[in-house]
Amino acid sequence: MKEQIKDKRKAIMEAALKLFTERGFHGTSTAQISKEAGVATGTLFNYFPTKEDLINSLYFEVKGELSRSMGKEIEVQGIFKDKLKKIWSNLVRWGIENQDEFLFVGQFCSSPYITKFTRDEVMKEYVFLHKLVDEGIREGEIRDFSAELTIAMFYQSSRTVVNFILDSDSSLDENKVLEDGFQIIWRGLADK
Amino acid sequence: MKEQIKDKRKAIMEAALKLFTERGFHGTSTAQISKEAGVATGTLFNYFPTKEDLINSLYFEVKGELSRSMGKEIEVQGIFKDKLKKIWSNLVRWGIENQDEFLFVGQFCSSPYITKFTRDEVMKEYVFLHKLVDEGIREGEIRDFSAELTIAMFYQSSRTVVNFILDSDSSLDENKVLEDGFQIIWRGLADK
DNA sequence: AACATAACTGACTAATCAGTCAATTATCGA
DNA sequence: TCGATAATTGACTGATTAGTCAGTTATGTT
Repeated sequence: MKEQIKDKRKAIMEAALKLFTERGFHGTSTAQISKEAGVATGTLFNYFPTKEDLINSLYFEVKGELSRSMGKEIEVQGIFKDKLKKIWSNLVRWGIENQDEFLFVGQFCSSPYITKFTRDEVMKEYVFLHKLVDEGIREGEIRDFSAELTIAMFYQSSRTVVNFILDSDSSLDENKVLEDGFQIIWRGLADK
Repeated sequence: MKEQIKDKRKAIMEAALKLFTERGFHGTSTAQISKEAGVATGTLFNYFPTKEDLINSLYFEVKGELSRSMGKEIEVQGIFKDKLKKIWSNLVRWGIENQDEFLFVGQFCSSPYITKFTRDEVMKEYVFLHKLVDEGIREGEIRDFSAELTIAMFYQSSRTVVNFILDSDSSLDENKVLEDGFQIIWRGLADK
């Protein structure tokens, strides 16, 4: 059953995501994941040959969602700064609305699990952003630093703001931080 | 023997640091750490009652080194931008020169190990930076965003640059990246 | 209904885990 | 040199680990 398959598989991934962010990768056993997902231990290994396979599948899946969210509602004809701001806001909002996924990505990226291969593989999903940055540099919208450095600073600034919002108490004005955060990175990169 | 004690303790911490960055926290067993350090398994538990204790001690130790490096060679009478640049360069250089420590901190901070208490505790070591930022805002050197957000963006930008340098091939002009990186964060924060 | 196939189960295993502790060794002052 | 104390050892334990597999159940086709 196509439906059934998807259900169990999804249940396992959701359980894993939740537990990984709660207890870390090695801190979570496959038995715990199976239990949380409501399946037998054997079932987990039907879908993912090894635990490492599960972690990597989860990472690719989550990164896919992130990069899809990132590109949403971009006006192709809009001005450069607005496009960049939309992408940046998309990144931040995704992080706030998908805490577990956000934390999981952070954990994975600073863990020894990630290889240069995986990093490069994921970078392919950012072609869109890369092109935009190249365009921005060519058109004199942003300064002529290395595109890779520019992207890294841009992306990490969004993560910093998400972490800042997640860590702070709820009295914080989220929209203010979002505005301020973008201003900082925009003024840093903009050529004017 | 004071010397002996320090030696074994230090050997354990160094071994742990190395293996943690190679294989993660749970991916490294206390037996492996003991072996790498050249001591018996029991000895490890003389110095650190539990594995978690070892991880936390290591974190505080490393963070201490970092915050000490951060403040080095700051000219008290210098102009604000130079002081900030010196701190930023110190952070980046420390990361490049202490890769294992740098990666360990990153791993710890994005792991479920870290509690709000630990984060706050470590923040106390940044009083110096906090004061400087407050001063910068008061004197109109940098813009009036929340000091916490400013510090987070400042600190994370240095980490981004270190990661960028560590990930790239050796042909990269390190000093250029260092200059560019600081320019980005400075222009982002500066009030002019 | 009858069959084939795919999905699922959970008891099981060999390996490994963090942590213990009784025995041993090194270091010290007197 | 002796006796006390502190540091160190590694075999050991009960719990837990990732992963297996023979058997069971559910599903789709004819």
